[in-house]
Amino acid sequence: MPEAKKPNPARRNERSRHAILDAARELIREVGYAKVSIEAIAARAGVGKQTIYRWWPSKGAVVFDSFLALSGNPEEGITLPDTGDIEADLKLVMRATAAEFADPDFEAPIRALNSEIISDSGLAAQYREKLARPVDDAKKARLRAAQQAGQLASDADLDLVLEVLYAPLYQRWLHRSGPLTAEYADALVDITLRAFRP
Amino acid sequence: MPEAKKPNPARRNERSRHAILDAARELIREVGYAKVSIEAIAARAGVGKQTIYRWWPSKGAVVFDSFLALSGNPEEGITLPDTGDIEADLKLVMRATAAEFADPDFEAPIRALNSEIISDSGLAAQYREKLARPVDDAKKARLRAAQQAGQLASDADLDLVLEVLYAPLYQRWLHRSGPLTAEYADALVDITLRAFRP
Amino acid sequence: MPEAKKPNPARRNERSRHAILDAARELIREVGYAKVSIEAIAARAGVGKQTIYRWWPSKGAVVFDSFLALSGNPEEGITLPDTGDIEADLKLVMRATAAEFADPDFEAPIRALNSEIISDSGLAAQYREKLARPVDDAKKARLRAAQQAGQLASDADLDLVLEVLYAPLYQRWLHRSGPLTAEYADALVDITLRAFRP
Amino acid sequence: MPEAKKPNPARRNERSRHAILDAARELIREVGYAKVSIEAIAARAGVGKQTIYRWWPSKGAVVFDSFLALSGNPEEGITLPDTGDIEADLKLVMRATAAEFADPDFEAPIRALNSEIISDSGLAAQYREKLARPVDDAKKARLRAAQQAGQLASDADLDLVLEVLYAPLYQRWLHRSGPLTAEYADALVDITLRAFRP
DNA sequence: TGGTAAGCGAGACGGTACGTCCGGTCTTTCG
DNA sequence: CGAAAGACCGGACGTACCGTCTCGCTTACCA
Repeated sequence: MPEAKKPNPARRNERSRHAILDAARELIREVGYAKVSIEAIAARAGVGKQTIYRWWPSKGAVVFDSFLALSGNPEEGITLPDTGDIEADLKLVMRATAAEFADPDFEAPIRALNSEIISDSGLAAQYREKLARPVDDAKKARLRAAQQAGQLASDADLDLVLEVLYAPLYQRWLHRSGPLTAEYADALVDITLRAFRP
Repeated sequence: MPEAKKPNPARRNERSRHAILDAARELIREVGYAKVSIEAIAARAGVGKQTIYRWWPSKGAVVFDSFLALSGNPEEGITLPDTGDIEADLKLVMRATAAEFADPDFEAPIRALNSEIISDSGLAAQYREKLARPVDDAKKARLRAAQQAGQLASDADLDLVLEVLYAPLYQRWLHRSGPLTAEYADALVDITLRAFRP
Repeated sequence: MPEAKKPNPARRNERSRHAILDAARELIREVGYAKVSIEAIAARAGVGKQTIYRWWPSKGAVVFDSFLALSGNPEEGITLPDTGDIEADLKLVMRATAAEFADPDFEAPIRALNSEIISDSGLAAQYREKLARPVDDAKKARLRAAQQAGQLASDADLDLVLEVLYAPLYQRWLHRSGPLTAEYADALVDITLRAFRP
Repeated sequence: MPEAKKPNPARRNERSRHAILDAARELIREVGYAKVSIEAIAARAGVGKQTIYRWWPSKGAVVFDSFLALSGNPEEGITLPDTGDIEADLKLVMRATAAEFADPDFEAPIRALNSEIISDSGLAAQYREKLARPVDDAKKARLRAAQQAGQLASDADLDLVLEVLYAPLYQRWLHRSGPLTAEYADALVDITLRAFRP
């Protein structure tokens, strides 16, 4: 077996790792994902190219990791507000999500991330596992509470509920096919609750 | 005023245009969007690179046009089946859509198209106008008929209905977050009709 | 016989011909011979490229013709001064030649011409015939007079005399291997006269 | 200060350097200087284009270096024959020079070199220093011996002697204005010795 | 505690593609 | 029918990065 050489993670230089992820994030913001090159990341980070190739298989992977690092490592799960009023709580969250998507500062990097995810199934899996899952779990926890409170059909598939709730917003943002207003966020909550009411 | 030089479209060589779009489509199928180069398209089409740069601003634009050309030019609008039963009709269409997305032959090119659209707002606009709109119009026509038949709330925003119906499927495909089965298609129709019933 | 198509010179547009030669001369002065392109000449002259290709076989030929046109057409021969004192007369001419070579305005075009002549034997022949010959004939006429006056060996090969007289100056200029001063010009005359004295 | 990036010569790959110079020489011989492209040199040498651009500023510089490499590096000076008879010795050398110029194998490359030298003063300086100087020094050494033997005027400027001796031959070759025969070589020696005799 | 092997910065290398320029040919339109 | 305009195929330009490959140098582990 040829068996690719594996570098020893114990010896990894944490200083370099950070510099690389920081440089990646900065460059994406400054010039856009498509124009970021590994050479530029290495130069900006003051690092040899080989150090990047040693630890990451592709530009996408570096960028992805830079997102992971950014989102902190929420070892303990996130929790959504629970006032007992599922409609109010969801509208709060949905409006926040819509606002985040509309924020031009988040625009470029999130588009970069999505672009990479579409065509790289490995990164897509990582994305689901590391970035989407924790958030989705928190949302599902809140929905489960609503089910128990009789505000949602008890047999509703919560993954499906999440999709109906978020996918329209996501698609509208991705295709720039309409404005992401608070009213729109509210409308999606209303529709979802109507579709899945007990 | 810098005023870019404009080539004269009247003198355009239709033979070359076709060869380029054909070559683009072939290459995407053969090696995948990311690995297609303008150089390769020109070589395959038996065309000078300048002839591509003269008429298209980017690789994405060429690829996009090759899709447009493929989808024919449905001068006259498309029409969806109308048996009078909106649920049955929608399930038919949704199952077909799910099947299309699941078809590995369509996989690569559609992902390429979406990847390009996400980060190029100009192409996104063209996409909405030239590819999405005609199809959406046909769908909305069918929904409107359902409204008149009292199968759908008469005040429902049809754009929103379409989003709730299709976006979950689209997102699931994009993120590969679940299987695109006929059951799933049916479920989306059921949910949408419940959400927007009169 | 395939017999290349020959355009009919009678129909040639004199206005275009002039514009082309003028444009060529201007561009050589402005950007240097090597960077002049046929496209640029055509654009500057307000002429189609084909009009250049129709009448000239190469860029070198155009440039050469632009020199010919510049040097006027001395239908009637040139004459050198003849004071009876061959030494004085030659020194006058040689100093003028040295000064001309040293003039930075003449530098670029003459180097361009020579560069072209070196590697294109056709142009070299034209150069000898059209540009060098008339001048050389005038010089030889003066030398012949000196022979008859007993100031030069009567059996001297006048072509050789010219070479001994001018070639060192020419080579020094071409290779930039030394200054082209009046003293140097004088020295060459002295040496030549000594070598070929009766 | 813009300060161009300097590659580190210590890291230079000698194998590539040789391959490039060899390829350049071969291609000049095969297709002629004007038609040699850097791309072709790189391809023939099995080298990336950047490796050429990293170490040479222009095609001319590569070609020039390939000449330098060819002429070996005569660390120790060259010496001309010295039989005590300056006329015989010079005729021997001049005939050899004439023969070399007339050799069609040397024709193309030497013309290429001269063409490049004319319009690039940097290369001209290198030419004088690296190629012409060593040879000229050897010639001047022989002439100096002749001066001490009383065969040449003791106050003769040896640079000038060399010019009178060689420039006519050089010009005749450059302009193809006459045959380069042994008789012509002899005549130039005779004339020069007469001009500079004590 | 000194030797040695890994990771590291630097950057040269063989390559591929970029987007531009121009060479020479061909076609369309006008006078 | 010559000429202007300019699109076309082709090929080279010089640049940017790719991913791989040495080079010393520093650093951490083991003997």
